[in-house]
Amino acid sequence: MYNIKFVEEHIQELKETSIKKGISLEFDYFIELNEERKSLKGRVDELHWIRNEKGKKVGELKRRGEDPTELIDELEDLKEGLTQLEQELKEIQKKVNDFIAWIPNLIHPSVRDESIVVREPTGIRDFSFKPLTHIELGESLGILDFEAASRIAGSNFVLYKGKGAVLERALVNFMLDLHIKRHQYTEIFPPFLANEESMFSTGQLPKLRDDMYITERDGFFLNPTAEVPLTNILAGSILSPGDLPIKYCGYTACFRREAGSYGKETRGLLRVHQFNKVELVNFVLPDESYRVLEDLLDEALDVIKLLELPYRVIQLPFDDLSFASAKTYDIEIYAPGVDKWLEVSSVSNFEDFQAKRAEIRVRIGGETKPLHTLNASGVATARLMVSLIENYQTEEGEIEIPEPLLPYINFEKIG
RNA sequence: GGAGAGGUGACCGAGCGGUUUAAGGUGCACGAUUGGAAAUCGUGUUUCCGCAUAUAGUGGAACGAGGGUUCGAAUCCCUCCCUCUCCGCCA
Repeated sequence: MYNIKFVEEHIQELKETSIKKGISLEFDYFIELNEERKSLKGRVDELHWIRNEKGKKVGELKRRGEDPTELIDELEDLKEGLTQLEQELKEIQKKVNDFIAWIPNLIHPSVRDESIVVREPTGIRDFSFKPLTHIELGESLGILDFEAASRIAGSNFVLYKGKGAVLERALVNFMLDLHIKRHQYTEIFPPFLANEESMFSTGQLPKLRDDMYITERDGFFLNPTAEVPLTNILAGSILSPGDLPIKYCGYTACFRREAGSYGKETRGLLRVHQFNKVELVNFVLPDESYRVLEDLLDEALDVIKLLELPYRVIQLPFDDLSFASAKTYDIEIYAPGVDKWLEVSSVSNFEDFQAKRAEIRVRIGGETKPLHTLNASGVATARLMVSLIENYQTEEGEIEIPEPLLPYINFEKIG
C-alpha cells in the first residue's frame, strides 16, 4: 500500500488519478485526518517517552532494593490519560489506512482520455453465408448446454459437453504448452481460493468486493483471475536482481459475480460467472517493466495468431484502467456470429503498486525496493471459444478444428 | 477434528517481566590490505511514524496477528492464523 508520506507528497497527483479512474475520494477529509493523526502521535510519543524513562528508574530502584512505590503511583496516573490517547490514535490510524487503501495506482503518461488502436484489425474472414452465433452452433451440435448449467448452478453458467468439453480442455493445454515451451514460463497450478490479504495485495480489494464469491464459513475468496495466486506466490519475498525476471504461468477457473450486468451482453458465453483462463505473471526490475509490457502483449498475441483468429489491440483510456494498472492493452478478437469484438486478454503493467502491497522486493546493492509486476491473460477461453467456433464454422453448420489444436484432439471437426 | 512442539531482523539463532540500545553467527554494503582476487582487519547494515536547527539530531512503535494482565511484555494469559510431529477422518 502507499506509504503515508508518499501520499502527503503526491496528494495532487493522486487526487487527479482517482478522478480519472472514476473513484471519488475526499482528499480534504484525508488531509484533516492526517493533521489530527500527527498531532496525536506527537502527544502519545511524548507520554511514552516519560513512561519509559520513569519505568527504567523503577527497575534501577528495585535492583538496588529501594522502594519504587512513589514512582509507580505516578506512572499509574500517567497511564489513564495515555490509554485514551492511544485508543484515539489507533482509530484515526485505521481511518487513514482505510482511506489510503482506496487510492488507485498512478497512470502512465502515455495513457490518454480515449482508446488508441495499437494493432489494426487483422484477419477478418469473408463468409459466403450468414455465420451463426456460438449459441446456435453450440446447441445444434450439442457441445454447449446452458440449460443444464443453470439447473446445476444458475443463470450465466455454462456446461461444455462431448467434443465441446474436449475442445475447451485442448485450448487450455495448447496455451499452457505454448507459454512454457516458447516463452520460458514456469507452470503453476495454484489454489483456486485465496484469502483476503492476497486479494488486497493484487488490488482486487477493497474495490471489487461485490464482484467476488466469498465462502461463508472461512471467508475465502474464489479467485476472479489467476493473477491473484500467481502474484502472491512471492508475497513478502526479497529477491536479488539475478533472480529476475520471474515468469509464472498458470491455468485456473475464474469466478466472477458480474453484479449488475444483465441483458443482451450476457447472452451465451460472452459474460459468465465461471470461465477458464491461462494467466501470465512477470516479476521484473523496475527499469524493464515497460519493455516487458510489449513482450507480454506479443506472448499473448501468439495464441491468437497461431489459431489464426481476427484480432485487434487497444490501449485503454484512463477511465477504463483497473484500480491497480498504470497502463493496459486489451486484445480483442472478432466473433462474426454475434458480430462483436470480444476482450480476451488484458495486458497490464502495475509498476510497483502490487509489489508494495504484497511486499515483493528486490535488493540492489544495499537498497531494498519494490519490484514491478505485470500480467497478461494468455488467454481467457470462454470468449476464445466463441470466436473460434464462430470463425471456424462451415456452411453445413460444422466446426473445423484449427491445425495447432489437432495434437490435443482426436477428431478434425465437430459436426 | 484431537494431542504435542514451534513462529524473533535478509538468513540461522540466543533471550523467557525492568542492565535488549534484540546477544552471537552468516550474508550484504563501504573502506583498508592486494598487481587483481580470496583470506584477514575495520566500519556500517530492519521498517514505519512524530518532532526538528530536516542526509549525520531526537523521541516513539513493531519479535506470526489481535486482545488482555502489569507502572513496565519478545518474555505471562486468552483468541485466531501458519509450520512441523503423531492420531482420527477422507478423495
